Amino acid sequence: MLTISQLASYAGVTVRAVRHYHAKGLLPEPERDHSGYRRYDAHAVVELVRIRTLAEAGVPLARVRELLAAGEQEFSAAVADIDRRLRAEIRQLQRHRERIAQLAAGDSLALPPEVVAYLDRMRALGLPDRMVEGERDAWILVAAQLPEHMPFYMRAKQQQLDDPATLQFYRDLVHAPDWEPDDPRVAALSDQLVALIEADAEGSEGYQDAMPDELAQLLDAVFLTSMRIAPRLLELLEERGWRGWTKLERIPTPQRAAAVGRA
Amino acid sequence: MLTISQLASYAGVTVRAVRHYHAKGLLPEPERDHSGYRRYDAHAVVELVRIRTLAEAGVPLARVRELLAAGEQEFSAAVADIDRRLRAEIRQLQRHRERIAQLAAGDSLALPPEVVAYLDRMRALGLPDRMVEGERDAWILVAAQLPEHMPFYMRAKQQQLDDPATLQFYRDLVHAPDWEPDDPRVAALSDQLVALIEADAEGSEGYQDAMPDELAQLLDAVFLTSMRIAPRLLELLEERGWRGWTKLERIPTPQRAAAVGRA
DNA sequence: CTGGAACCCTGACCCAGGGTCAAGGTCAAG
DNA sequence: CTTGACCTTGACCCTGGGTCAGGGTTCCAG
Repeated sequence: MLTISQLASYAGVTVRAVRHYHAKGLLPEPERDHSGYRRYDAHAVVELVRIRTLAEAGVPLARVRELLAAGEQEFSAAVADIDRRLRAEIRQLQRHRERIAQLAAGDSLALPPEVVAYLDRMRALGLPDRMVEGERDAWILVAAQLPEHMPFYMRAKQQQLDDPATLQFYRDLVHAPDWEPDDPRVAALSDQLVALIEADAEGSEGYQDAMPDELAQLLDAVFLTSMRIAPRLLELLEERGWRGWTKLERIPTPQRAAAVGRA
Repeated sequence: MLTISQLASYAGVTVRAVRHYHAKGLLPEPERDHSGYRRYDAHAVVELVRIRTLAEAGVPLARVRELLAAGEQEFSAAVADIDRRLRAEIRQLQRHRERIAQLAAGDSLALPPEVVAYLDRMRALGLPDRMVEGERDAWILVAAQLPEHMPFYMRAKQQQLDDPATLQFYRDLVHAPDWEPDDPRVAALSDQLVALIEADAEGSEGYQDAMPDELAQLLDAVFLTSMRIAPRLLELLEERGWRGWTKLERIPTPQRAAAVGRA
C-alpha cells in the first residue's frame, strides 16, 4: 500500500498534482486508512502514469478524463486531433520565432523587413531620427491593418526617395516641426508639395486607392498631432486644391471657391 | 481620438485585453473625456501593436513591460533569450508529438515501442487479454522508473517466449485466476515454475539484479492482488526454496528448513 | 516515553492572460 | 423618448498546479 508521496514519486509527479487530479476526477479517490490518509494500490501508479503521458503531450486535463474512459477508435481519433493541434502549435511558434528574429533592431518591432529597409535608407540619407520615428509609427499602423500590402507601399516609398525633388521636400520638412503655424515658410512648403503632387499625380494614386478611409483618417490624426504646423499646412493645401494628407485628393474645380471661402 | 474599442480593433486585440494592459502598467492610462471614457491618440495604437508583437511571441507581460522601457542592447539580449526559449519550446512540442504518435493503439499509452511489440506477440500467441493487460500494467510501472532499461528487459522477455517450456507455463497460467487458493493445480504450477527457474537460473538473473528492490516490491504487490492464488503460489515457492516473484532468489540451504517451518 | 522530522489532511490564495457577467452611465439615431 | 450600441468598474471563472497556514499522524532516535 502506497502513500500519496510514494505514488507521486513512482509516477514522477508532485503530491499536489495527484490531489489536483483527484479534484478533477481524473484519478479516483482511493480508500482512506484509519487516520484519513489516502492509501493507493499499484494500479493507481499505472493510471497516474497514463494521465501524465497525455498531460505532458499537452492534452488539457478535462480532455484527458474523457480519453481515459474512451474506446479504442474514439481514442485514436482524439490522438490524431491532438497531433494536428501540436503541429499547428509548432508552426505558430516558428512564426513567432521568425518575427522575434527580426526584432534585434528597435525598429523592426511590429514591422515587416521591407519597412525596416525603408527606414534604414531614410537614416542613411541623413534624415533626422525624429522624422524616421514618425514614419515608423505610421507604418506600424498600416502594417497592423494591411500586412499584405506592405511590399507594395514600400516600393512606392522607395521610388519617392529616388526622386531628387521629393527627397529635397523631405529635407526641407526637417525643420518644420519647430516653426510657428503662421511662419511664412509653411506657405512655401505647401507650394513645393503641390508642385510635387501635380508632377506625379498618377504615381501615388495607386496605393492611396488601396487604403481604407478609416486607416487614412487614423494616419492623418497621427500627422496632425505630430507637429504644430500640420493643421495650417492642410489648410494651405486646401486653398491650393488638394484635400487630406495620407490620401490626397483634388478638390473638384466648381467647389474649389467654396473650399477657399471656408478657409 | 479613439475609443477603447476602436483602439482594440486597430491593434487586433480585445477591449478586455487593453484594460488588462492598463492594469499591468504596459500601456499608460490615457486621458478621459467628460464622461469618463478613455480617449486614445494614434500613438497608443503603435504602442499596443508593439505589446502584441512581444506578447504573441510568448513573452510574459511583466517582461514586456521591462522590454518596452529597455535600451537597445538590453533589448537585443532579451530577444536572443526569447528566441532560445521558443526553440526549446518547439523541441519540447516535437517530442510530445513523437510520443503522441505512438499512442494510436491503446497499449502504447505510457509504454515504449519495444513493450508494445512484446505485448503484441503475447496476443499473437493466443494468450488472453486479461494476462496481456496484467503484463502491460506491470511494464508501465517499470518503464516509468527505468525507461533506459526497457530494451534490455524486453529482449529477456522475448527470449522467454522463444522457449517452449516457458510458453507452456504461461498457457497453463491462463486459467489460474479462476482457481481457489487450495486448488491442487496450484501446487503443480509451482513445481512447473521451479523446474523452469532452475533450468534457466543464469538467464534471468541479469535483469533481476538491475531492478531496485523497491520497484520489485511494487510489482510483487501488483501480482499479489491480481489473482487469488498468488499468495498461495508464493508460499509454495518458498517451500521449494525460492522467495519472491519479480525478483526470485534462492533461499540459502541452511535457512530453508526454517522457511518451510514458517509456511 | 518523549522529541523532532517528515508525512498527511483540508482550505485558501496566487500566477498569467484574459473571458464573461453584472449593474449602471453615455451617446447617437429614429 | 426609446432603443441599441458603447462605455465604466468590479467581481468571479478558467487551467495547472505552487505555496502557505494550521492542524493531525507516523516513525525513528535518544
